[in-house]
Order: sequence, then structure tokens, then C-alpha cells
Amino acid sequence: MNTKSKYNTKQRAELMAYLMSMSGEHVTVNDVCMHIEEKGRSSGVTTVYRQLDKMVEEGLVNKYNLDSSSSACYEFIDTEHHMDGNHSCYHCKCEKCGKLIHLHCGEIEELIKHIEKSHDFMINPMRTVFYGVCKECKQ
Amino acid sequence: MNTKSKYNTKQRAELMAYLMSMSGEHVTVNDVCMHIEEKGRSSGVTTVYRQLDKMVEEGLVNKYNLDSSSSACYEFIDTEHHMDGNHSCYHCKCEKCGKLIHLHCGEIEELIKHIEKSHDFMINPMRTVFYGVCKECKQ
DNA sequence: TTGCGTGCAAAGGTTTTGCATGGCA
DNA sequence: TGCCATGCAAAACCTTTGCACGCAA
Repeated sequence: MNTKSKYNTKQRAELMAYLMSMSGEHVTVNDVCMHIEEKGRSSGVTTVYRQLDKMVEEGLVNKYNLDSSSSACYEFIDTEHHMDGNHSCYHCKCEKCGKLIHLHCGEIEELIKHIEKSHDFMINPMRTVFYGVCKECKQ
Repeated sequence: MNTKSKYNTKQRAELMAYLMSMSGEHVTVNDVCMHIEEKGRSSGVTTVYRQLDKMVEEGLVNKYNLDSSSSACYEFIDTEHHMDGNHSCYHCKCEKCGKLIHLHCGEIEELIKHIEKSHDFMINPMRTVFYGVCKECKQ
């Protein structure tokens, strides 16, 4: 089981800065390492994995597993976009073009209530992403 | 790229029988191999992977990649038991205990239709996972 | 017989773990 | 100073690939 972060190290700051600069984009562990290397700094792969785990644990980052034969994707959760108007923002991610769509939708909120009542499962909207195909890619 | 099946081998028949007996359940490659071994028969791991790929290609089986640190799940598509023409099942994954809940829910189907109509986004139910907290972990 | 299917071994990737060292608070 | 974080190497996994042999049609 992962633990939450207690120290603010250079590696964590570097990683966080990169994730925030890539807000709305998916990023792999490999992306992170290449970026840090390009900037002439260093961070071990192990550390990147461990810090990303912590960030997921802390609710700062989402983790997606798109394909078991490729690596996991991480994405910074931009709370600015999520919190506007006291309503949650939901995510749709296009499997074709990779675009991330933010949407506000009362029906999703209804569904979440239904699943909590009837199926006894409390959905975490921050972590849940609807995968599919966007209108542009649908042609 | 996978090719479709042309021969009906013992290994394929064995695999198919197992998948059908587990209809409605998720099954990993490891599950398949252990089951076959228990029955005193044999089938190489490679063959299981290759046959499952073919079956996905042929539309007989669904493949799910729910977690990159564990193996992919496969599930036989039981067309007999889904007379409404909808074979989709939905997944809730508990963030605390990691349990995967497998549910059929009309409301989710309604939501998918709504999002397709009103938000012009076609959700892929096989890739979409609702993250949250299950009833056991809620306490 | 023909060509696909099988299975072993090995390779390729991603992620995790052990352990000694380094660094934040 | 007391822990936690880091990073290297190695291990643990899952999945794919190469190649020779087997088998269904």
C-alpha cells in the first residue's frame, strides 16, 4: 500500500511542475524521464513511479491503463477546472485522437446518485473517466 | 495484426468450453492455464494468448485492461443471454480494496445514450471504469 | 500435402522490490 | 537527528516473437 508524501523533494517538485505544464494531457513514466533528462536534471525511474503512486493516492493525479501491452498514463487533475460553479466536472477521453473533453452533465450526477443508492457504490468523479470516440473522430 | 481462426483445434475447443462455462465472469490467461492444468490436459500460454486474440478479433470475447500491474481479463460474449441486444457490462473498481464489481445497469445504458445524443460522444463501455468505494470499504 | 496451430525458449517491456545512501524537516 | 525519499540493480510479471514441429482439413 502506498503512503502519502511527507517531504517536498526536488524530484517531486520537478515531477509536479512537469505534470502541471502538461495539464489535460496524458503522460507516461517514460515521458517524465525523458523530459527531466532533456532539462539536464535527473530522477530515477523508481522515484517517478513511487511519486506518481503517492500523487494518485493524494488525489492530485489520475492514472489510466489504456492497454495492457503499453505503459500506464498519468494526468494532473486540474482542480481549477473541476470546481467551477459548485458542480463536478466529468471527463471524456477520446480513444482515437486522445482529446480530453470536460463536461458538465446533470444526468451523470443522477447516475452517480443511482449507483450509490441501488448498487451501494460511491463513485469518485475525479478519478472516473468515460472512454470513447469524440464527434470529430466519429466522422 | 491478428488473423481469424481457420482450424478447430483441441486447444481452441478446450479454451472455448472454459470461457463458456465462465460466462459472465472475468478470466485471465493464468486462470485458463490453471484450469486446463487441473483437468490434466495441457495448453501452452502462448497458444492461450493467440487464441484469445483471435476470439476478440472474431467478436466472441471481450478483452478488458483494467489495471496495468495485473493481467488482462477476458470474457465470453454470451449472445443467448442478452436478448435485448446489449452485451455490455459495466465495471466499478474499489479504490480501497481493489475489488472489481461487475454490474448490469439500465441507468448506465440510459446515460450512455444521453451522452451520445446530447454531448456527441460515443462511450466505449469496455474501457470505462467507475472508480470509487465499495460498500464494504465505506464503513 | 499445405498451411495454420502449437509450444518451448527467449526476448521485450513495464513495474516492483531490496538495500544502502542521501536529504528534508 | 529521525525518518522518509532516492536510485541502482535485480527481480517479478505480463506479453510477444522466433522457430521447429505437429496437426486439421
